Amino acid sequence: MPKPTMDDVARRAGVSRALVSLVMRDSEKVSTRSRAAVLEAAEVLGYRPNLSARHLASKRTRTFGMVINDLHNPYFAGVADGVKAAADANGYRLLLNSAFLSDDDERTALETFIDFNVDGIILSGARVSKKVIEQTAASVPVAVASDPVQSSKVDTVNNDDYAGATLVVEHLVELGHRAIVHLEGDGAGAKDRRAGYIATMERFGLTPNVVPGAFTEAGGVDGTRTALKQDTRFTAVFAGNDMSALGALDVLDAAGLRVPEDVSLVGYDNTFVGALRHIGLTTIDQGRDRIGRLAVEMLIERIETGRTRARHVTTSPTLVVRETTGSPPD
Amino acid sequence: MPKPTMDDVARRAGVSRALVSLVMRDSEKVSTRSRAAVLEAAEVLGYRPNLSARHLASKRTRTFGMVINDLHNPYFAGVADGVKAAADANGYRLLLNSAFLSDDDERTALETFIDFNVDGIILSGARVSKKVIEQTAASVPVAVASDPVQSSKVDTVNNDDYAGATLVVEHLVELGHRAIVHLEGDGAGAKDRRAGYIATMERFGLTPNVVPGAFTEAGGVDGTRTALKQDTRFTAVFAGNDMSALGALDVLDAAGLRVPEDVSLVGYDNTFVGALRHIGLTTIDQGRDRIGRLAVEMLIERIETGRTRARHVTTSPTLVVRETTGSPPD
DNA sequence: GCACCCCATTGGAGCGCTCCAACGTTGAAG
DNA sequence: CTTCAACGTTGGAGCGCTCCAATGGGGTGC
Repeated sequence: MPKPTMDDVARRAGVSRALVSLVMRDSEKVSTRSRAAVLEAAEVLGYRPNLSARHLASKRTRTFGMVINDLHNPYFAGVADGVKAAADANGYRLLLNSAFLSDDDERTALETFIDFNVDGIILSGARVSKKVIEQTAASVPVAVASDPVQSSKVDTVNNDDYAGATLVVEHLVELGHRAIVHLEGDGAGAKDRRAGYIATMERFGLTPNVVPGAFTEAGGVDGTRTALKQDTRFTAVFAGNDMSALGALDVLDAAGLRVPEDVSLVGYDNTFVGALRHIGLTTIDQGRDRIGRLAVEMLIERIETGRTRARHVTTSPTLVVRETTGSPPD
Repeated sequence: MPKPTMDDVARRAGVSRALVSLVMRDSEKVSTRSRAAVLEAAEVLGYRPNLSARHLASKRTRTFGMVINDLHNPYFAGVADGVKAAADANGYRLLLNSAFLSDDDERTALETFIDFNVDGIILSGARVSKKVIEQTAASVPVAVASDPVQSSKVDTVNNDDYAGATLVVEHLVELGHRAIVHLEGDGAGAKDRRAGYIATMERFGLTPNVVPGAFTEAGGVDGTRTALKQDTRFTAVFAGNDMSALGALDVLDAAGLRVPEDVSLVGYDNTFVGALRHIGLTTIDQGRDRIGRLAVEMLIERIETGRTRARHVTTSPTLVVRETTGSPPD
């Protein structure tokens, strides 16, 4: 049995195809009688509008596409939750795709979305170049989440990482720490976290100590080892993100340093891993959900108002205190 | 500048629209000369075929849709990697969606895929009822990964959890354990893991001890507390999955029991969390990647051969030994 | 009772593509 | 030189829908 079409529904309801089309699009200029007849016929036949035909004729899909940088990183799942909620609230459907940690795959994902005629794209943690992003933005509105791309073509939503780093340092200083090391990250946000750390340390008259690293567990391991080899002693570690904090935890353990009795440790991102009781990491919450939500709202506003000038929004971080921070040893 | 269409390309290349269509579809019945002319014209105009129009006319999209149960669970990212690899290898594109832990959203995701005319759907960790799955399978081929749905309408790929549980018990017995508790899970796979555990325990002449729980950290906490309250002592815990193992770890810590010196601990799923050095969980790897790959291959085979009879495939688990298992105390 | 307007409803054109039957060319076979 | 098959190429029909101009059938006002 071939799928029923609009004509089938029209015939069964005793009306024209155009009328069925109006009903399917929730037009208000349809009499209650005909609407009921059409809906009934559609129900009986199990009719579902063919999206391809609809798009071909109308150019709109009421669907957003979201590209997730890395499916394995729990951070993005949180952003996706926000995107989903906002899309739902505004009557848009959502389609996802992953960059699978590859530039090529991310480009393919973007092309697929364009080919499927999505009305807008949310790019979470972009890998591709600014050029590719702008190229994409030429055919469909794009909002970039969690990546401070400076472009006049796309909207962006970012957490205020400078402020987040400030919160971390303030928390540690309040506990009595004065020797605080920062394990620098290597991706989006790393620069601002570093800058916020340095500025706040100086504000308190303390000497910043930045060690290079990466936003991975291995990066945390390397960075902490480097810090331990330095002459300067420290009583607290501010890791670039949660993953590198986990690496730091391991090295501190191995060095016989207890957390937080001997050394306090802070991460960044508030992923569920840090929240595990066995770990209990003090960290910064970026409000992932809110970031996703804002990205969608900007997209919708751009579509509905026809705005072309890019908007850049910043969200505020919050500190989540758990068991890895405490007073420094005497 | 409106998007160029096939007609524009045809005009510029000095050929007919039908010929352009053939070139775009890589037909071999086109002369090298015309092909070059068409490709050149397409390149210059920046032409991209309109998928909606293509689908409307051809009924095929060469795209698969994958529904992921829970974006937050790292297990599914692994399955997605396999799906992606197999889709790539066979020239199919991939579209993702999440069930966002809700039956309704999962249904919406399935409908969206049907509306976008995907050629097949991979359902990873289904939440919806068998009925909904079969309904979906009526309009498009469906393969279910990691969920032992018994249906004659859809293909399934599952890890042999019975065998996985057997591996766990054998490993522990080999180390010298005789009192092994199993924290039962509550989702897909739980039953088989329990059955494998019981059978293997009995094979070694040992008494099974199953404690109810759930596939979450909290489930592991509760289960372990229950086990500690029992009269029977144990020297090893076999948790239903990695998450519940993390909960168990926490309770054992709190009870002053060292892992693995006093109690050995085994998880299931080999998620990256268990792999963190700070945790080092011995666990079972289901071969997530392979599961995803097989699901896609079955889908393709079904599409290309027109097979209608469902196939059910099982993969073999492997044991991953890390630091949470060792010999029991004397 | 006539003119008018408003409303729900309709037929048709067209979105950009695929697919098919049919076409003209070419070259080998007889 | 004719015949025919093979090949590259073409126009047209049609996929299922949206959108628009046009239609007809009441009311309403005078």
